[in-house]
Amino acid sequence: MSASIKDVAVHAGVSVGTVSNVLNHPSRVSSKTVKRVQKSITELRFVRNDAARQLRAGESRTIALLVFDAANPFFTALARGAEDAATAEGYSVILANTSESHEREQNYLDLFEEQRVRGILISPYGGVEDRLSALKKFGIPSVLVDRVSENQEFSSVSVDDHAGGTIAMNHLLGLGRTRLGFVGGPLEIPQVADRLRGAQDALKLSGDASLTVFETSATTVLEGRRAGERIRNLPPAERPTALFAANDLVAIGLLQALVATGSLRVPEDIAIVGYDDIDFATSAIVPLTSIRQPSALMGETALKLLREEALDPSKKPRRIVFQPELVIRESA
Amino acid sequence: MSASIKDVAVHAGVSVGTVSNVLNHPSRVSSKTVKRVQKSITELRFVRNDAARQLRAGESRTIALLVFDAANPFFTALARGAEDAATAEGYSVILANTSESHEREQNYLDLFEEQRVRGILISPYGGVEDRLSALKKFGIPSVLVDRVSENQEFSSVSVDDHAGGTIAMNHLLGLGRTRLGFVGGPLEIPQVADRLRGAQDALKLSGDASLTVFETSATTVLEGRRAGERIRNLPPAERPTALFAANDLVAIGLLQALVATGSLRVPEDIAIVGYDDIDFATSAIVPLTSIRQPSALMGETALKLLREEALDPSKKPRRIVFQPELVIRESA
DNA sequence: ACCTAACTTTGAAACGATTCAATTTGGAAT
DNA sequence: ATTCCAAATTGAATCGTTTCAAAGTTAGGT
Repeated sequence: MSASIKDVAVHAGVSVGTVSNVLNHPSRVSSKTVKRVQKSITELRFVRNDAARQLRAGESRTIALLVFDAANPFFTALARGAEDAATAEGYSVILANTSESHEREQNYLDLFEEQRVRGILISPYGGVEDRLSALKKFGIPSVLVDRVSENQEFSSVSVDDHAGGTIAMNHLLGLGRTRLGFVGGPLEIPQVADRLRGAQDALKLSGDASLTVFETSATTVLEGRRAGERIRNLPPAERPTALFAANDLVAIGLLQALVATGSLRVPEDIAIVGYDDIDFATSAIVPLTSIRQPSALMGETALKLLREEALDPSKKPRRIVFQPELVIRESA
Repeated sequence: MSASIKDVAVHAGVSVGTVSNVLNHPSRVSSKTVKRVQKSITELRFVRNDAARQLRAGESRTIALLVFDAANPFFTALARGAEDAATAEGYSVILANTSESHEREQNYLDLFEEQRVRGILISPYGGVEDRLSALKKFGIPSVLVDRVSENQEFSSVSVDDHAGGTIAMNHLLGLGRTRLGFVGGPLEIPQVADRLRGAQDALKLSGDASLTVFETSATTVLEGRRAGERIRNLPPAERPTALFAANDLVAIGLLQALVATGSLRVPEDIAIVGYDDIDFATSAIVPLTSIRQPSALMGETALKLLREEALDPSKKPRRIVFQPELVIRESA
């Protein structure tokens, strides 16, 4: 169906080795021959077979990025950063979406292993370090994104979520609110747990404020809206006067349930702080106060770490932690 | 570094052919042997080498989805639909982002060709039909997404953008607005052009209304905001009283520039209709009236068409057109 | 003319799977 | 015990590259 390197060799009147050299090490070939071979390549519409190349060369030029919610603008921004950095180095990134499912996460890791990808950038959903550890022995390095390695075995690029939680909470406390709520989940997700802990620790230092946790089953707009409905229906005396959402999607869901229905005013009745500072935060129904993370930079950095690791597998893992930043708008 | 099928064969005391059969046609192998081989597979941690498999078998199980703006929630929803359908059929989808660049679009097509992907789902940015046509001859089918084929050569899944434009415009005209504006671009993007044409055609049928086009260089929040600033600075007598945005991202940008600054009221001073009905439309600063497209269903359908095409390359291309739907909220 | 060193080119081996014609095995039927 | 057939197993050939030792070519110095 398609021309092989052999066909090109015959057409150009050289050996297959020479054609391969034209493709991979043109300096080893006389310029006259290079031209002739290239002419044959275009005439026969030859396209390198990546499978064969990878089989023989033993290494692929593809990097996998596995995130648990590709619809979250935070991750698309991060992906963009990683992609740009990869392109610059001659790699290509394929993006896969776990959709908050352990099974899919495992399936994709299987696939990447079979494909012998050059490395994996992963924002883990489940406990995958054992699996990644096996992959590493197998020759496939990983870098954790938006999360640190539990056992220090992997390089990681993350944001200090504990600090982020503390900043958010201090801001709300600074507004004089004392009946506080945290909305997000599942709490097994470390990012969520850390943000909550940061919030709780901030609370301890301040006098008499209380924090109720409204756990959700996912950090999505829909789940945020559901939680918002629960909160809206609480008796006013029990209802929190300030909410810290695990991310902006949840915060937007809260806004939908609380404000769009006209039942409560934000920030007057309830102040809300989100997390991630996605593009849509500015244009939310009430512009969202949020905790900013340098998403694109994180993706870029993760890719750099992965490349280091790929070059020298014995390299000690590095842990890079960015600091989050409070962006004040109108919701709190 | 890793065990091959040969190592497994030796370990289990069978031939490589048998191991391959255990992997691909277990029914041909006695159950006793299957068990023994599987034991060896786990013990040696054997993982199939996809490159070798693909080289010999000649076909991959990967489908590529190429979109020009992966950050647009419309495309992530579409991707989700395609992914689910693919997983159900044992394929995996890799997602690549053109980032509104002709060069990247070409580069990714090159990559997919080298990788001999099973098929391509593409929402084209530039003129790529010639290229796709070559790929088809080469054995790689494509399905156009959110756009129809100019020369009927490819199957496509799209929405009637012309009708969408007409619906949007009729709604604005129905509100009694006569100084209308269209915001979006570049106009070379067929989706944008069709929506505009639909709007213009609606206008013709109505009496004395005018439509000004505010072209942008991309359909993003940022470009929408820039356009909004231009519009805000127009003398009130020239300023449109209703805007139709090429998509919701642009509409959200407009809201940022017009409302968030407090300079104008939506819909009182300017009514706005968006396009796509993304999740964030509900929770925009003014909940957005928009034209809904069945994004996930489109992805799912596109994948089905692709599979048909892959099974029978001589099949006549099918063109599936969904009808858009007006969702009225507060912005118009 | 001859030797050397540098540059080019060659072609067979290898990568790890799948395929398939050929061979072996195990039972059932005689 | 012999024959036969289906089921199970074998192993060499193959896919399209890259690699690399070996062979061939060229040009410069004597």
